[in-house]
Amino acid sequence: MAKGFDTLPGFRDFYPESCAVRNAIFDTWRSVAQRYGFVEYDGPVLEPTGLYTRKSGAEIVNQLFCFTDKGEREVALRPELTPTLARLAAARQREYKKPLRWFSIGQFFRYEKQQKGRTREFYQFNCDILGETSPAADAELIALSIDVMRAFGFDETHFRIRLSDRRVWTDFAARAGVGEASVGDFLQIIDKLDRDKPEVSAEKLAALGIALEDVQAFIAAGDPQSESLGIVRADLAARGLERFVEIDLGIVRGLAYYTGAVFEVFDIGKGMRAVAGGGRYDKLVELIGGVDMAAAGFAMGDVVIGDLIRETPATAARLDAAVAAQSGLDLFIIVADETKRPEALRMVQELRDTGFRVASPIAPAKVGKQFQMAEEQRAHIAVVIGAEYPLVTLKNLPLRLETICRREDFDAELTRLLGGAVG
RNA sequence: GUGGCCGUAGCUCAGUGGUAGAGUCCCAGAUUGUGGCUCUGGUUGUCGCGGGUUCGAUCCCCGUCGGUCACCCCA
Repeated sequence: MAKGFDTLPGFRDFYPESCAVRNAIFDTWRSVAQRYGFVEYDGPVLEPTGLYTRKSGAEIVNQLFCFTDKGEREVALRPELTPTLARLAAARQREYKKPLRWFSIGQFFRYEKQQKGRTREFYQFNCDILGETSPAADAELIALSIDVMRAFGFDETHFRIRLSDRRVWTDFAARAGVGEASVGDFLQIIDKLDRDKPEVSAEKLAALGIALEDVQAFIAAGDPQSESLGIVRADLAARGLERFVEIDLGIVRGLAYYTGAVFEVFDIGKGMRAVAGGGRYDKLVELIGGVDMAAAGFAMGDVVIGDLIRETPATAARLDAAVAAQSGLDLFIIVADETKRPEALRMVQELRDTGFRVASPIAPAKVGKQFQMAEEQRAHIAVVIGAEYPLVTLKNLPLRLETICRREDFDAELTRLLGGAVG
């Protein structure tokens, strides 16, 4: 690597092996979302910087890939999809019946120092329900996230949904006499409860007139008597999914825009960062697009889920199987006699037109070498075209069984071979 | 932004104050019409970069860049 260019820090190359893994993850995301009747959308990768600073404050710029374009516009590579979604939904909200059930798979960028589970570029699966205030929408999203995990092969021994509701804490703050302006600070303290030392948390809470013991007791009680949480839990219980969910009032999520239920997906035993997270954000569409529309959603990145899949034997095997199913050849045409190459090419073309996955050596090679190629590309059947043409040889590579037939009988013979193998 | 560890062949890594090795991968042959094995042969390194100490540095020292893990943050 003396010369040339490396990938930028935190960016990844996707060679065929890892690209196949990535696509298998995408396939799972997409199929589960579609199973829930969600429709796919996407937006620009580059947006006005203001779209992101508007809701979160200017300090967010530090973690943005942003620059001034040739038209003197301040632009940023998207760090998340929700603001874009809010704009889209607001702009054409009259064209779609509510509630909207939308999902997206796209690439995002955050200028952060990379570490395990976090890169500067990543793919994210976003699912949102807009125009529905009922907690049933939150439950639907949580169920979707659970089913995505199950589709990867995880079960209740591998992960848990930690569910909370910000209103539980905003009510708590109101009862404690915390001013409107300080509620955000209060939520930040709760969010950091597990990470900060108790003395630090106690000191911060004292500034708001709250005792740490009261907060701890409230969390320990575990049953916040929240109407919306009760509905969500009952909904999930009716689906038979309650075993995946636990109430954890320590979940607040860092984002300022959440207004109600919030949840995160955590692995059990590996101690990774959250696999997915989301919640209700009923004011954001109004803020971005000027249209009052309730909304809730969650996102799952490809990095943490990818790590978790690879580090869990059952899901790793499942992923490998999915990748294998997407690759490989039906047929490999061996050109044993170069003078018959035109006949071989004709056959390759016809088989491809039929829809088979077919490859053949581009350059002349020894027959043994060609069989190796067929093997490496995991072809099911090798076809030898040689001097004896129009007699052709078909060989089932996994079974090492060889048959010979005339060219005009090839289709029938192939059907017979595939039929026997496929069942 | 802060700190720990790391940086030697495409990959995984050994190694020594006297300008470097193994395995693997890749390529070719054994095997000029039959495949995952085996055997043989072969290519590649400015030992991350810059400076310092030294007769001499891949090795010691400083800096820097990159990687990794943790903290901060996490949309």
